[in-house]
Amino acid sequence: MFGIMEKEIAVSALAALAQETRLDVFRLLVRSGPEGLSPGRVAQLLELPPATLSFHLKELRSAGLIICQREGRSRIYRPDFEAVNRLLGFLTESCCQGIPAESRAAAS
Amino acid sequence: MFGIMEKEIAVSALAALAQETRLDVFRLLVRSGPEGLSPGRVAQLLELPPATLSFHLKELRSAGLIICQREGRSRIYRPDFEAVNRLLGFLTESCCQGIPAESRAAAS
DNA sequence: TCCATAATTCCAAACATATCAAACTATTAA
DNA sequence: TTAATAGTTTGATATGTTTGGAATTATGGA
Repeated sequence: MFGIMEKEIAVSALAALAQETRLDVFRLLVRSGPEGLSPGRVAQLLELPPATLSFHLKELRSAGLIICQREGRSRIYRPDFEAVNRLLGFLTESCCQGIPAESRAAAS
Repeated sequence: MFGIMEKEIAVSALAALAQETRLDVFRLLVRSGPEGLSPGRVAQLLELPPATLSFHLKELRSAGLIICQREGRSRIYRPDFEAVNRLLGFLTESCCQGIPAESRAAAS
């Protein structure tokens, strides 16, 4: 499953998550599960101005980490879980040689 | 083992890896294993000007991803494997709810 | 001491990102 | 239609990052 990610794609996924607001948005979407959330709801929960949120959603989307779908007058954003898994695969493969994981699986 | 990483620390680790040159440097150090490499050798292998490399090593170091040690007139940089593992733990925990891993373990 | 080597720090230019008000687009309802 | 709602795009400003030459620091020989 989950093929290995290209370095270029990994860099853009890392960059997308390497920003506090964006990481907050992404984690919120992850917590909200496959139902996803509308920008309005995200803006409300994280107290972000719409333009700012829209900018960050676009970044996450062009990094391939989230998916968007129209829903009437609104939209629904959801995490792309496979993309995160590919990123984890990339990091595990290319940044962990020597010391493998164990401990990481099934925490919290 | 490997406790869970603070969000702030995760952001700085992600940012450190979210840059192509820096990711190259880091992966090279990972490949070189626990013996590590001197900046001179890294500069040679990746064809980077010393000032540029030094800047990136400093970034990786302040993100806690690599460790430095003097060795005569030279220095040795090594990855901090536990830090990478903490990052992986953070991502697995906070960005993967709903779909767990399997496939990621022991790839390549 | 004086020179060579190894690397870092300084600095300034070039480039990229983040923020958010205001203008815009798309959809639904009256 | 017109108005209201939900989001996005535009654009200006502010802030931060990357780059690499030149100056600097630190160590080890001759």
